[in-house]
Amino acid sequence: MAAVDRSLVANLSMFAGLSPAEQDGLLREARSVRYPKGSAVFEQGAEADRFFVLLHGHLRVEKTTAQGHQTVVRYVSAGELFGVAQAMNLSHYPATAMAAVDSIALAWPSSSWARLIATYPSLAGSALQTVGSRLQDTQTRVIEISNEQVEQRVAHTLLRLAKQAGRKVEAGIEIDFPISRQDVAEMTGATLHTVSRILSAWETQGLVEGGRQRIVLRDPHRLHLLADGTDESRIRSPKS
Amino acid sequence: MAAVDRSLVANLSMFAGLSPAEQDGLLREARSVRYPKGSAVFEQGAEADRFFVLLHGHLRVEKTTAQGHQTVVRYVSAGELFGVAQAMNLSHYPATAMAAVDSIALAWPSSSWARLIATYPSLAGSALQTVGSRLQDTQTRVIEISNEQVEQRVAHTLLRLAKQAGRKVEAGIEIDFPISRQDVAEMTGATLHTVSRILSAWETQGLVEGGRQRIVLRDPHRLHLLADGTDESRIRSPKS
DNA sequence: CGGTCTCTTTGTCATGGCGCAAGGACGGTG
DNA sequence: CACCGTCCTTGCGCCATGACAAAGAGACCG
Repeated sequence: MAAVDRSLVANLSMFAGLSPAEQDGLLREARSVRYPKGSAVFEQGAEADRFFVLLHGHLRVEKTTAQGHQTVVRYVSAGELFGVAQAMNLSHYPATAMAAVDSIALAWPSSSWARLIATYPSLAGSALQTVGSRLQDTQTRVIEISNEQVEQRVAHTLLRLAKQAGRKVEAGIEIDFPISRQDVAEMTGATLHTVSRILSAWETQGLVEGGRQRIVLRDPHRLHLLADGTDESRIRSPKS
Repeated sequence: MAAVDRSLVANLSMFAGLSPAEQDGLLREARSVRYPKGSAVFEQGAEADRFFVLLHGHLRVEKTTAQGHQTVVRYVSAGELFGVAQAMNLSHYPATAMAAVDSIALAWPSSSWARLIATYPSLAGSALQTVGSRLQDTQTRVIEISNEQVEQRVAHTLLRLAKQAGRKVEAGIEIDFPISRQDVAEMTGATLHTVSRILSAWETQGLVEGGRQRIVLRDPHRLHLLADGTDESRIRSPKS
């Protein structure tokens, strides 16, 4: 059982507002687990027997429909609480979480959830806030898919990814984990082909720089204009 | 200050797991408010100073973007907790809640939230569950909009509305509040015109029965087939 | 270092549904 | 009971994007 030092987690929002002693108490019940790139932390439909905090790495959360359609629900970055299905009264995970890069997570048994929030009441608040902001994000996505062109949606999505997991490089901001055009397509509700075309066009214009499972934003400002439809280079009918 | 009898609320999920005495304690801090049809319970962007439980009626929750696009986020039915922005650490309401019919809600000051969940811990669980199921719904919507044709999405949406707020009538199941084609369009990410056309076609086939802000499902079973794409009468490429 | 797999690019074609534009109908109101 | 404000219906043309089809290009493996 890997012992986790308090200093590694003290600055995570989930541990904020807990005394060092409480942090230790919470940590004592957790197990630290390593997930190599490409492995699943949990799978859609499996019994929700644990909940997690990501210590290091990035996860892709995806959902597959009965018809076989896949959608990337979101990416989880270090520090985030995830897999809290049990807390929402779901007995099974509604999606699959895959390590996009080698990752490390802390895991608690779901069965302890009730007792833990009783002992550490701020936990409930953390969970509520996590789920709440996820709800906001998802609603934003609905609105974007409903009202925007594919190009704007891709711009919005890339900017959001850059904000969440951007790494500054000389050429601009690089998204800090491998992400394919297919992934972007699944996040925007478009097809791989359309996304590829859009990125190619942007690359020509110097807006982004691509590569195999790699995206670098070279001109975030111009992407913002595109995303908001403020770009004068195309004729749109924003309609009042 | 309207006194609310415990018997009115004892069966709501929010009050489940509380003793009668606790229920009374919680109720004592609430105010019961009447909202005539068409009035707003709260408005998007306003300070989130209260949270609510809907006692009677139906609310339409809608969000407007900076560009003026409107979207119906969902409908709230009696018994549901809503307006818990504060609990998710939002200081302002992210959407507007309008009474679709004359409605009554219980309101608590947001400032009491922290104290209330400390006193009645099951409240946090209720909120978490409410927000969680809302997240599930919204994600389902994203997936539908991404992968389905407008016709299927409208079918899914109507079936969901019927399940949530359907009233049995001789002709079938009627959605229990006024809802315009525009509303359905905003829920499905389609245009008023397309929705109108689809409903007209369905009416011809005896699937639904329309009217001004009125929708009755005459053949839920066939709608289910349509929604799942199991309908043989059209050629689709569901793709593996 | 050749083979293979996955990811990406690009071309062509078909079409769902949106934009636009009237017109009609229902229901509330003075 | 006539008027007016909403809400609903319907026709037409176009275009962004999806479907289909290949072919190129890194990356990993033995």
